[in-house]
Amino acid sequence: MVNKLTTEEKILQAAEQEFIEKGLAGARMQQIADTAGINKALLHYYYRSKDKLFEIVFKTAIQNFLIPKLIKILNSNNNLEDKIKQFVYQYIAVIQGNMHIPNFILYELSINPMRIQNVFKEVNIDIEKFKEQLKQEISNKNIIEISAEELIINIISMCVFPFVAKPIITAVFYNNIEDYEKLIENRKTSVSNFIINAIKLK
Amino acid sequence: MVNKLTTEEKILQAAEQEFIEKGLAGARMQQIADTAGINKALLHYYYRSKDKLFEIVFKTAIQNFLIPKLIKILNSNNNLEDKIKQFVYQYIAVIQGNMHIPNFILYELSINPMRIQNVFKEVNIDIEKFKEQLKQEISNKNIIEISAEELIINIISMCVFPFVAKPIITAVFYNNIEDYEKLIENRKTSVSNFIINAIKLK
DNA sequence: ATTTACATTAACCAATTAGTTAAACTATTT
DNA sequence: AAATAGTTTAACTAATTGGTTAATGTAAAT
Repeated sequence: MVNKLTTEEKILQAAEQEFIEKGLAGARMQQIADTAGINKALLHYYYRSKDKLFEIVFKTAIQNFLIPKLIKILNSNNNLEDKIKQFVYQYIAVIQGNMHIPNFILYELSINPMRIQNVFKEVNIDIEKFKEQLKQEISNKNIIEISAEELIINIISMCVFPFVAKPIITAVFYNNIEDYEKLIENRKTSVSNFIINAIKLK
Repeated sequence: MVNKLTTEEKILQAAEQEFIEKGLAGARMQQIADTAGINKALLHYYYRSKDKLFEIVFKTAIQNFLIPKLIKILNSNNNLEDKIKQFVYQYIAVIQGNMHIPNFILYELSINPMRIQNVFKEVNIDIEKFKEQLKQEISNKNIIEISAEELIINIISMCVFPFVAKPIITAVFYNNIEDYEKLIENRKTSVSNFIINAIKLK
């Protein structure tokens, strides 16, 4: 098992950690260098500036957040209920493993929304098939009338927000971290049930 | 109409703007002083340090975000549907008027979750009445089984997240800001309809 | 009017920051 | 082996930052 990262890779790893933890404004190049175990001048040798280094880390983070394979779920041939269940389950599971990334991305985008444009040249977000399916379900009177966009926004809202708002939710509703974590674990299924019931015609 | 703010008030206004726009790490005391039209030394004279100034701004922001009158709606004598409609409508309207505050609060809390404890000593969040009402509705077989906490989390998720994720939503789903704003305006009613349908038994 | 209290100023300070530089080191090519 | 290319280092730089200080100005109390 080869354990030898290149200097560039060491820098990227350390930078990701520091930027996600402290944000662009709070991150320090010397800290990144210390974490990577290298001399700070190398950061500029390889990446030229703090902002350029940040852009690379940010782009990688946001591409992972959008997660092409979740788009794949939406566009698969499965029925709508299964899709929603899979999407919710997997999305929550992925964020569980990267709990600080949503806050990082959403905040840095709120500070500088233009950053998203560099990313979108390279990510293909095409949900036409899902849209068609939804239209069909509506037309067949199987579900309420709702746009694909709004349904996805609702789903993502309920998947992501409890992570983004963890300190508030923990402080307001739960006395300890274990209850919070139980809530999150349950939401892998409760969110999809909620959504499926929400779109059901009654 | 008296237009004369005290120096303290000028500082607080300028600080709020700068902290919300740039965050604690990115905000600059000199900028706050410039915006307030005062000498920078006054920031320390009146508020002692950057962090103390931030704490005051932060506490005010988070108390407004939690909005006691929305708790009041939850605990009022209205029926459940009306409560949900009122809550959603008013919450979205309030955030529309302070669009950058959720990101600010959620991010700063993610960086330093302990900050919430100073706030919670002073805000009374008591939703017992709402909980009882929900229990009754469940017991009467009027709605699905769901905890008050989880219902509120779902509601807040769908109210807040589209603001927090504005740049992503705009870039992915809408070509222009007008469509995004139309979406938000519609959600004052579409979110509550979605929620009400979601908890409705078949 | 004088004294005391409070508010404000301009200059200053030590530490930190992102970035630069020239020399030294290591790897590759001739 | 020498020359060239690429990598790394330690020291340095100018600017910025949060905070301090002593003097001055203003308001309030005596």
